[in-house]
Amino acid sequence: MATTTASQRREQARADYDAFLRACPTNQLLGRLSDKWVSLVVAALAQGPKRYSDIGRKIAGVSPKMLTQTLRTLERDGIITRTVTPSVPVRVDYALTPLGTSLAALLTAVKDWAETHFEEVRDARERYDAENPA
Amino acid sequence: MATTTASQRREQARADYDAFLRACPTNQLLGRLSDKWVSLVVAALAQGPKRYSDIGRKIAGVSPKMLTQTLRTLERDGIITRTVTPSVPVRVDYALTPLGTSLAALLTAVKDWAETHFEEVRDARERYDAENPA
DNA sequence: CGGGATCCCGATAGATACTG
DNA sequence: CAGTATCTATCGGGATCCCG
Repeated sequence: MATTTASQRREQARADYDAFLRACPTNQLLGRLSDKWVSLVVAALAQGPKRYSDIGRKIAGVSPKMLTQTLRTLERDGIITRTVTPSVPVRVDYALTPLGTSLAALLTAVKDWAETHFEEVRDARERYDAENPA
Repeated sequence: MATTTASQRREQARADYDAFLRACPTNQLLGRLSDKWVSLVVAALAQGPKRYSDIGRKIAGVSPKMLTQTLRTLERDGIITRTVTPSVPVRVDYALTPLGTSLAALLTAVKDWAETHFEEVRDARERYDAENPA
């Protein structure tokens, strides 16, 4: 009894922690931004509304599945709007909402940080790699 | 001939695109932040230097492997420092570098955005889910 | 205490093929 | 044109064991 191993305790801790993280807005947002395609789609639409295949062409390496999936979640979160024009053939336009625009601004802030400090990171890596031979 | 199928073209496109993305600082940073534990570690260390197991306790759901892995990449990128005190038993302290502190500031900006707009996102989701029955 | 090495599993990105 | 459905391969993440 009391075979409370470290992993068991950690498992319990993770359960609590996961619940906490899921409730945390910041973490949810980070999860969104982390999604490989989200930032690219937002960046593409920041230049103006686009059609489905225009986005696909702009991003150039995405499969239809991932593009649709990404667009759906962004639509659900109120980041973009989806407008269907029932012509022949069908025409679907995507555009940023005001919320999406403010997200794009945040993305720009991240971009600025990355560009500002990129050299520091690069130098740090070279130093680290030099000191730690494989 | 000219059996250039859509998937083949996309494959080529992805090769180019991947190279482009890897060279893009912004994307690299997003890749870092996207890492589930990075933001948590940075946040933990933002309150001051900590020992390995202190961080582990603070984060509470992380496995030793992921913690070490996360700390290593952050050290390599010059975000944190690792200080070994060869006492018995060994003591290892981690702390944010100036670069790490500025990253923490960026993280705060993200956090602010998330908290500011969280309700909008929540409302948008509820609306979407109501309009799109499973 | 701090961490490396190894095996394993579930999630998920992506290819392919089909539909309205 | 704008998707959807299915299947598969990959891989991050975790458990476990062991070393300095």
